[in-house]
Amino acid sequence: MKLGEGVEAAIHCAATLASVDGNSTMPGAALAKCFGLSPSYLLKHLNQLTAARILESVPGPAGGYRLARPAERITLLDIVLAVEGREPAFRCGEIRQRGPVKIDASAYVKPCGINAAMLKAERAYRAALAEVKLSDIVADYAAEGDPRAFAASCAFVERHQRPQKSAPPKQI
Amino acid sequence: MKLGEGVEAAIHCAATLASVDGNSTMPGAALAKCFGLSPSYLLKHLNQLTAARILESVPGPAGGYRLARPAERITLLDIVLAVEGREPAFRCGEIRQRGPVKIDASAYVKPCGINAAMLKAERAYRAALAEVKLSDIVADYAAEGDPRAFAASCAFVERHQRPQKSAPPKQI
DNA sequence: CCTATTGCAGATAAAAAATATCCACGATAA
DNA sequence: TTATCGTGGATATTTTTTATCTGCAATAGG
Repeated sequence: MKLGEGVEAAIHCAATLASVDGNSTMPGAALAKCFGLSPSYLLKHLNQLTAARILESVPGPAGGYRLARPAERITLLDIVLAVEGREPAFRCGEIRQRGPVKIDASAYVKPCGINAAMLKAERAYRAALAEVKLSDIVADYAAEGDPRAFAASCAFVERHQRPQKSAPPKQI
Repeated sequence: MKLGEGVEAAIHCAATLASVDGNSTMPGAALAKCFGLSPSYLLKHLNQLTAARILESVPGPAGGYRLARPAERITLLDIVLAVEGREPAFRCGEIRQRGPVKIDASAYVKPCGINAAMLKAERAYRAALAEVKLSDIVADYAAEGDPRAFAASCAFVERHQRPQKSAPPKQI
């Protein structure tokens, strides 16, 4: 079981965007530089976040990304599912009916018990992720993290964020 | 997030081995045929289970695999960790200190809050898997599954299991 | 209107991992 | 002695992940 690196990048970027002012945006290139990531590849992930309506994007100069809704209503699960996809980690291939033991298809209408157990565990995983809000991550970072690192991060955001003419994101 | 196909194979094989009599064994080739899997590749996974002391192997003709301990003391977590490895799905690359925001290393002694949240969720996942015993899987299969499929599976085991001269596995 | 900057989509390439096969070896039951 | 089995290593094949590049549309600012 393995999560792609994109997940870490996506969460850090979202947490960073949580501290931009109002309706300002931050360019993807700045986010990439902030974490030493490949810009072209990070854009792929930011795009997935945009498609999932976790981020909003503004084109043009002075454009960039911002959160599509307040950090209180974005969970780690939202981000993980957006980047990794919504399919469960365990995919039942129904190998129980792939050998010579196979019987009539009517014998396999009930879902495989193994699959059920694996999916139940994954629900527990997702439930735990759903309990963590992006605002929790940011608050923890501000409270528990080193003040110097926090200050440096804020300064970076301050330096790269860009105010917008257009309307701020609707608080649905 | 994705689990390899080996996990499904390993669980099914372990469940099958749970119904061989006493100290008898079942050859890997028979298990592979049972589920229509590539024999040479399945052996890799059976090997991982053996290394993890979930299975025992007996060489020579009339040899094969059997459970290393009763199915009541084998959990899905044991099997998943044996096949997928014990490392967590989320690996923190500490990208927070890979950009220009980076400060002195002393600012990063505390573990990353994102990492902590992801690992906590994974503990929930593993805890859920640890609650399911192989004996539960087998019992569920016998009770809930189609009787025809169960009978066919038992017949297959009956046909391929081989009694042993050597001592039965120690019940540690 | 013009230009520079930005996000977006798609094609493509490079690297890594999962999947699969094969062979030589030691063990052992018959 | 022989045939069957698991083990370990080497290797090939396929898929996934990671990464880059190019052309395009949108738009702020002059």
